Amino acid sequence: MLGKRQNEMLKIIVEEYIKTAKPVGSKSICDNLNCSSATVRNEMAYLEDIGYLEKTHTSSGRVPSELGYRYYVDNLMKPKELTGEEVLTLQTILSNQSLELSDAITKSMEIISELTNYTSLVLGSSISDNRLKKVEVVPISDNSVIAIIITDKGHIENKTIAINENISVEEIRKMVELINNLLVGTLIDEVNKKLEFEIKPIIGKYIKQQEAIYNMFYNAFNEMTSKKDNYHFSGKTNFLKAPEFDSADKVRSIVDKLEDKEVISSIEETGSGINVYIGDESKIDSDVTIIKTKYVVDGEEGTIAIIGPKRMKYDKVIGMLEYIKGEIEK
Amino acid sequence: MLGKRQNEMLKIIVEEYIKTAKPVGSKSICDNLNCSSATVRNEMAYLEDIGYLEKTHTSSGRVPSELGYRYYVDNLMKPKELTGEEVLTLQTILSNQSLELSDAITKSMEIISELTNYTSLVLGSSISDNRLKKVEVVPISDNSVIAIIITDKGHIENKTIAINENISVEEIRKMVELINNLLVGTLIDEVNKKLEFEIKPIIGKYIKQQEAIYNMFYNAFNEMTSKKDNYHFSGKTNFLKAPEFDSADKVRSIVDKLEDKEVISSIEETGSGINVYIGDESKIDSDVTIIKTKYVVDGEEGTIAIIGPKRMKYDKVIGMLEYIKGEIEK
DNA sequence: AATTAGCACTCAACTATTGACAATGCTAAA
DNA sequence: TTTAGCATTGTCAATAGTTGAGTGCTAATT
Repeated sequence: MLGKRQNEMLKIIVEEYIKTAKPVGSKSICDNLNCSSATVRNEMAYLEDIGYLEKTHTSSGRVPSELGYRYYVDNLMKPKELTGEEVLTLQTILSNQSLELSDAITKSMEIISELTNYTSLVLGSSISDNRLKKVEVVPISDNSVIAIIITDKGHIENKTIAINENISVEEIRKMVELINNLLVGTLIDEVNKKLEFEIKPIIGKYIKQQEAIYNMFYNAFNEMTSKKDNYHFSGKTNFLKAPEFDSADKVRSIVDKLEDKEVISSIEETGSGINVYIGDESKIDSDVTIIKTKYVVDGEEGTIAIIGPKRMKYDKVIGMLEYIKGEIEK
Repeated sequence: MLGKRQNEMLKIIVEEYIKTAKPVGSKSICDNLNCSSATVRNEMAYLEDIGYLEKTHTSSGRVPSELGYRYYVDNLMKPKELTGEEVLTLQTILSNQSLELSDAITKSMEIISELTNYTSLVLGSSISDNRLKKVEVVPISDNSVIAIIITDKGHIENKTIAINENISVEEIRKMVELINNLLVGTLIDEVNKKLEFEIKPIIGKYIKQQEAIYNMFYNAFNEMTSKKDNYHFSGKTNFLKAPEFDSADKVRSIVDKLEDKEVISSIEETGSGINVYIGDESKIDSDVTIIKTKYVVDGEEGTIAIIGPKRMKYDKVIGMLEYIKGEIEK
């Protein structure tokens, strides 16, 4: 544990660096601590020894290390309350009765992205642990129907599918009935396997255009369940304007990762509370921090996250996420 | 019109530059033209005079100007046929019966993005000139329904909406009936205006929870019709790996534009045929080219586009777009 | 009239070299 | 324990010199 002055000093250095992005020298902070630059240097050397600060080169000022940020977040920083104006803006969205919850969350996170100038992400939970509750089909026109899948946890996916002229609505209805009788309760991920091994062998008895109808459903399920697009970014490139992202390679590499569905779904938070992943821990880039939290509302889960530079206004962002999490969970 | 050798030369220079990204010097191409570097220099000076070539500095090799690319595309280049393998890959997608057309297009453009290493974009036409054909509502659970809008041109939009406990399905049904009686044929963009001025004043007679139901539909229409998200990118950052995108600012600025819905919807092509927008004409960046074409299939329109560096393999890309356009329009 | 060889010239790109500066670490005194 | 002082270190920006690829132009050649 650090002494009082050391705590104070680390806090000042981290916050100064967050503000200016420049290494912090001993002189610039002696006023705040009522001591000479030499004293500051001695303390700085100690903080560097124990791994909380780093130098960019032998004669440079100090920069917080990942450990330093961690200590700052865990011990020195207090989440910042939102301003009245911010609360107001968010309330108009959150209290809109006719917005579906997930839309309200997405909209609020859009606002937060604007307020902070970082990137926000809303990530619906993967539906792979959901079970099939019901399938419905709504005929739309002569050659298309909408298939709707409903899961036990309240997920609804729907997809318009084209139908081939020699398929009758009646036959589709029969297929739906079969599925609803035999596959309800199946894990979403396994529906297609069962479709293949349990339904396919027997549909010949009930349905003429077996092959076509089978394929139609198989494809529709495939698309709906493999659809990992269950996320929504806002301000995707906001934070890249920070000076640490000054090389084209770095920008490309980060943008690439944020385009990659694998990477995005790995952002899903499983722990509780608000979690901070600093630098390499973010799995995006050593200069990136992700702050995220899981929310649970009547069985429906999701992750909300803010992505920004490691040099992020932790207090502000954590404050906002706490607020949003609180609001949506009640 | 240029002479034979000048044509040949411009072609060589453009193609060489496309391959290497380095300004082309006189020496490097005299072999191809069977003449000395001095002769090449004379001709080059002429091509520069008439605006087809440029120098990056007084003693550098030549680089095609925008006009030069244009001349190349219009007069010197021949669209390249696809390889057998490429045709095969695309056919498996395009001939899949149970894929809705728009999905098939999206998938083929994904493939093309991979084959070319550029970015592909499928942009559904804006639905603002569509007219309302029918509204349907499917109850899903106790507190949600799916609203489906169908337009005269075959567009289908659907959205899950939350319902407030004191709204009965019966009342929603009445509202739908009202809409279907009074608003069919209205331009999508004007539906909400009519909803407000023609439906709202009279629903009191038929429906108890007027306010709530009205809001519910108003919001749903809003979301569905203002949804400009009717596009699909693939390989969004592919082409940014080219050496001309070497500054962080440039990369950011382009990525920003590709995130901007305004910019994207402005990519919609209105002309016929395959059109090439070189450099500044692309409206994205002076180093970017967009090649695009409109497709029309039973009244449904859309744009497919390839976005890449100005130094793009025009022959390959145009060949591919011609192929795809031909396939989907038949 | 078209082509070419030859030469002077230009500019970007690279490599040192330098001085100013902002920090540092360390020592010795307060 | 704190501080003043000083040698030391590495960055940054400016300057200068070198090289090489490429040009334009002129005069000779075909």
